[in-house]
Amino acid sequence: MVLQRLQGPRIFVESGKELVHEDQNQHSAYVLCSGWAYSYKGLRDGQRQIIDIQMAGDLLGIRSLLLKTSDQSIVALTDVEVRKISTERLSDVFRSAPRVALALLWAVSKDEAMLVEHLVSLGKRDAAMRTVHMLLELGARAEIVGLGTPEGFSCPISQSILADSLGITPIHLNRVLRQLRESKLLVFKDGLVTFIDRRKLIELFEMDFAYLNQNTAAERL
Amino acid sequence: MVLQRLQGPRIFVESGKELVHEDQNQHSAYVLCSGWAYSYKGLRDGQRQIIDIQMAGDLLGIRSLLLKTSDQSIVALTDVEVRKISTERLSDVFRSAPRVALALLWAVSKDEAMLVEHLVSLGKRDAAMRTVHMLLELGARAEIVGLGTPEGFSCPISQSILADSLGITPIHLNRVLRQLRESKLLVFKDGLVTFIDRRKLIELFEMDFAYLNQNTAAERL
DNA sequence: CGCGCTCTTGACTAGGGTCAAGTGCAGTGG
DNA sequence: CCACTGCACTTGACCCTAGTCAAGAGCGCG
Repeated sequence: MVLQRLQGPRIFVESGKELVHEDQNQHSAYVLCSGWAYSYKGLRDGQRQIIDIQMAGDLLGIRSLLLKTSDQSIVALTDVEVRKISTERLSDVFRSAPRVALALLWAVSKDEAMLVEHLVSLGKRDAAMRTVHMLLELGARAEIVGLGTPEGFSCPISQSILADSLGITPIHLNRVLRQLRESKLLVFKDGLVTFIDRRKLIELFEMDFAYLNQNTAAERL
Repeated sequence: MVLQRLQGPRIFVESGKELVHEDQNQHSAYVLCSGWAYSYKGLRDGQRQIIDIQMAGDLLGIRSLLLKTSDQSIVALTDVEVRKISTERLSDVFRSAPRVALALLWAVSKDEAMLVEHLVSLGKRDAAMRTVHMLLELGARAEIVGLGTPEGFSCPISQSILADSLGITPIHLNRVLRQLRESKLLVFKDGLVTFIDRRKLIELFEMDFAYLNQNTAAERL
């Protein structure tokens, strides 16, 4: 834990509350200690696209740390515990602790790799592929931080939030989930994802999770 | 130009050649001095999703600089001139020149901001909106580096490449372009994009390009 | 008990994909 | 100079995935 000096005190945020709002240009980043959160971008017509979904160990808001326009909101999906990363004297820290700089750069890069994968999903995969990919990825990440097993994981996401992340309507997502359930591939019910036939899911959807590294950002830092 | 010491000699790459291939795990980044390039991810079924399109002044491959799995390819769209950024002794450089670390982090963040915008397009906008958004963004970026005016810019991209970037088929892109042409909004012909009614385009598609900063990455570094 | 969630399902519609054919070059070779 | 090939672009006809509209079910909560 190289980054101790950057971290502020624990902060608790209730489920549903916004940690960061689109318009505010106070740039703060957080380490997510427990719970789930998501970040999204709103469109003027009231729609929103969810950018990514984070769980314990992930960094929140690094993306817009250095940018003038922090145009994303971050919302707690469950009750959440975070620690603020003070960014005021980032250049001081970089000077005195170059390894922190490296770790931060690495964290941002990994974040971006996931974004790219998400982009490919939205661009080239159909609704079922996207859904399976997303759920398997979340499962793999949950497993890495000890929140899941190869058989499944607890997933506190509503269908409409998942749909907003996948770029499809909640209604269509529901249909897709039904098909997956009826084909005995996976079940998503009561906030619990169960992979019935994981092998088949992976080969059917040609998944590759090499971009998920075994280290979490928090461990690195 | 803080980053002089990181830059290698000029390299010239012909149009169509790959600078970086998906599988190679030699992680190199480049500054694009002149010409256009794009990076993409291939799927096993032969499809590809284009991640982003770069022009002079942009950084190529920073995304995967620190990652084990550099799973994207980078291809020259035109004849291209690049300078390699040596990444071997990145941590040495960070130690002796903290400002470089800051600049790199900033560059990656900006890269990611564009990715997010692209993600939103694929998730929530229809084909026409995506197309207009992409072309206006490319135009704005071209203008920043002196390659275009508010009236238009030279855009050496084939329709099929643009389509792969927008997540639609070339055929449908063609239809969309026809509509835009017939509505006297913009024309894309012979590698030249002309905005006929820029004001209308922007308001029609509710565009906001705040995330495009006036500084190019190369200038920063 | 009733309100407001999320989830579910059906019927219909439309945006965009697929298939297929054709045009207009630039390059090459006879 | 004129086929011949290949590539980027066009366009039309048809079809399917996913969106829209509408209604209902199950459930936690004041």
